[in-house]
Amino acid sequence: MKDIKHFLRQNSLRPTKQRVIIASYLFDGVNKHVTAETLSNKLLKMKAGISLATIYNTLHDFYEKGLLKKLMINSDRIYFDTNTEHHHHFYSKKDQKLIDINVDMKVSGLPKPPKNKKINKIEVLVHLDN
Amino acid sequence: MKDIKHFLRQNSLRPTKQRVIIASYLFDGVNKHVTAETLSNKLLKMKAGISLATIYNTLHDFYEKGLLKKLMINSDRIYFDTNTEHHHHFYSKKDQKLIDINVDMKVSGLPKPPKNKKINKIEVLVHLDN
DNA sequence: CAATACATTAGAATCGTTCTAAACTGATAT
DNA sequence: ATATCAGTTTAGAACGATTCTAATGTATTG
Repeated sequence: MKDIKHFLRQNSLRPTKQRVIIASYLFDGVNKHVTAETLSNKLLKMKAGISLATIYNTLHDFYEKGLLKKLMINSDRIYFDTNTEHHHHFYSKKDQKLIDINVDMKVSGLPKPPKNKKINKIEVLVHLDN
Repeated sequence: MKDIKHFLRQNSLRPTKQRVIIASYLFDGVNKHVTAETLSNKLLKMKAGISLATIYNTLHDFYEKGLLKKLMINSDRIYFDTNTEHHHHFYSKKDQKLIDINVDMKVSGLPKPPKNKKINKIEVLVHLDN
């Protein structure tokens, strides 16, 4: 509790009631993949009614501070990942579920990037049966 | 022209005026990445005013028949790819541009998929500087 | 060439997300 | 403590991509 406030302050984020609740859920030590909607539902279950606008604001604030990663998985909605380390994912479209791949993977045979462009990062998405 | 109508019929698609125009643009031999909006703009420039609803319908019809691939690149809009072979991409967020990677790449070090799941396909997205 | 099943269309509806502007609250200085 | 003020929350409006609706049009079949 004290440490979450401290954690937010360390990241130049005022520890408001709402941000403390959201941060303590997101950063409880278990990596998560959330959308605004799934987070809102989870918070409702925890009896913390936080407006959708605040949820969007907070996810973006955390993202801006590098506390969350944005995932481009699906054109329907934006996914945020609490694991900001470079890593890859399994994705099950059927279950709309993401699973972290935390082992080291290598991609070989990569061609040269186009002129004047540098490779920033390589993202591997492993699609599971439908 | 004759062959495009034939091509559409072969794919159980009635060769309407609009579908012929869109197909002859999309499948002219040069692979393309389009969104409903970029396709609409291109068609307007070609003086072919086709309603947005038809563009969406047609893209989805072509997708259903396996003539287009859907790319999950970005949560803002849906990208369709005329290259339906298994391949990978460079992506420049800054330019909002995709570039095909047609060489063979290998991903090594992949962990086992979760129980009862099979790997369907592996997609590699190479992000270019910002 | 009539019948009909399928397509196209404008505009309305939908849905995720962002914006607005008014009310609120944490930090700071007094 | 308290007033001040910048930063935050919120409901609801607005937005933009996409889908739906239902009326009109057209390719196919007999």
